[in-house]
Formats: sequence, C-alpha cells, structure tokens
Amino acid sequence: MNIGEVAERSGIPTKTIRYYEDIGFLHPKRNDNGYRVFEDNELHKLIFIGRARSLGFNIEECRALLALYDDKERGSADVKQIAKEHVKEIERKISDLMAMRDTLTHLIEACAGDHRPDCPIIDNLSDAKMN
Amino acid sequence: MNIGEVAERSGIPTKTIRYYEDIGFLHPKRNDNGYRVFEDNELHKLIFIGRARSLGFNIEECRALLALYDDKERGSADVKQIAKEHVKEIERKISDLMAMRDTLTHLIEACAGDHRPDCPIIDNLSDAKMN
DNA sequence: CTTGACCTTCCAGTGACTGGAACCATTAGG
DNA sequence: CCTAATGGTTCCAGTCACTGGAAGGTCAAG
Repeated sequence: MNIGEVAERSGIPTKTIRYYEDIGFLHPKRNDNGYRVFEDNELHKLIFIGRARSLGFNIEECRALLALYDDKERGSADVKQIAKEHVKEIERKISDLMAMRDTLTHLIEACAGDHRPDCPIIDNLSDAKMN
Repeated sequence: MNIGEVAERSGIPTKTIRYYEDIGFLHPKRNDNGYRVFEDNELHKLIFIGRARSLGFNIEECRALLALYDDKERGSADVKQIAKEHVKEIERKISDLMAMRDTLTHLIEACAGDHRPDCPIIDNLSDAKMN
C-alpha cells in the first residue's frame, strides 16, 4: 500500500502518517522510487494509534500503549494502569471545565444583555476575586 | 511599577507579561534605563486577562473582552454573547471528555489487570470499531 | 568594587500536527 | 512524444500560549 491508501483506510491524513514515522511509531519500507510501502501490520498500528488519540491519549501515552500492544509477554495490568491514570486526568479536566461553566453561567444569568453598559461579567473579570 | 512587581501582584509571570505586550494587550511606557513602567491601569488589565484565561477564554476572546472592557459605550449584550459562545464550547468539551471517560471506564472494568496478556483495552484499540 | 537581584532582547522549543513550496514518478489522453 | 493530472517526496514554517535560556545592561547594598 502507498501512503494515500493507508491514509484512506486508517482515516489518518498523509501528513500525520509521515509525522508518526518521524517520531518513530512506524518504519515503513521504501520501494525503488522512494515511496513508502505499508504492510497490513502498519495499517493496524495506525488504526490503533488513531483510536488511542481519539480517546485522548497523548503521543507519549500512545507510544507506551504501542509498546504494550507489540509486547506479547506483557500482562494486562500494565495496560490497565495507563488507562486508569488517563481516566483520572480526564476527570480532572471535566471538573475544571464544569467549574468554568458554572461560574460563567452564573455571570451570564446576572447580565442583562442589553444596550446598557453595566455588565456583571466584565465586572467579575475586573475584580481580583471570584464570585 | 517594574515588571517584577506587576508580575507578583497580578500573578502572571514576567515572561507572559512581555508576551502580552508583544501581542498588543498592553503598552507600558519605558523609563530612561529601558525598563517597562506599569500604571495601575495596566495592572488591572493584566488581572482581567488572567481571570479570563483561567475561565478558559483563549487569547482572541481575551482580546475581544479587553476591547469591551475598555469601551465605555458598549452594551452588556456584546459581552454576554461572547460568554455564551464560550459556555457552549465548554459544554462540547465536557461531553467529549465524558464520552472518553465512559468508554475507558467500561474497558477498564472488563480488563482483568493481572499477569495474563489478554486485555480488552488493547483489543478494543486494535479493532476498528468502538465498544 | 563586587555581588546579586532585576531588567533587557532575541532565539528556540513545547505538542501534535498542518500548510505550502519545489520537486520527482506514474498513468492516461491527444 | 508531449502534456496534464494525480500522487508521491523532502524541507521549512506556522499554529497556540507560552516558557526556557543565553548574553548582556542597571541598580542598590556591603
């Protein structure tokens, strides 16, 4: 397979695939004209990375998962550990965002939203203290 | 005030303050030795930006809010509009993150997490389909 | 006079791509 | 055989919002 076909089948843009090669996720062979040639195995890896990224794993986490994916000897505990850490992080982000949303929602409710200049949102941002 | 004092009082690092000057949020005067000199007014702006950033407004949104903050003629509706858009975006992020968390949590529950290599997490990432 | 804290500018790196330029290879059509 | 379209290659630069570091100027204290 050429890079275009792999891109289509994996749903990952060619640019990104080349980037993944750069950072050592893949090592496709080259043929005589210098084109990358992908095996099924590499396609599967790309799909794997794509899924992991869409679950919010960052590149280094993906690298770790890929290593575990390649390692037939590893126990599932290793993978579970990474996933658990990741869930914790996601939950931190969720609660941060919910706090932001709540603060803003209160401010929006308090704001007349008309032609008058008085605005609790601006006032709150101006004050050094929260609500 | 010199930049160090402003940094301390606003809680924004000097590096970041210089960056904010670069992108046109502030225009502190300079004195004879070339040091930046900040007025109270500039300190307030920095605090304003800091609060807005901590509520997740990005730089361009901050720029818009700053303009509204400076504009004594504007109606509160303009500000409210920006805030509302922002809440929508926050809510999108929250639901994305919750979906990630749920998927991962299911996978973690299904994973033995022991010395055996069988791992539903890896298996799921390997399959091209979700759940 | 020297030390140390504080200030200056400029350049480079972060993460994870993405866009563009300039160029080569392959194939189909006229 | 020439041309155009398509798809591949590399390399450089830009994104966002900073952050780190180097190299140097300034100022107050001892």
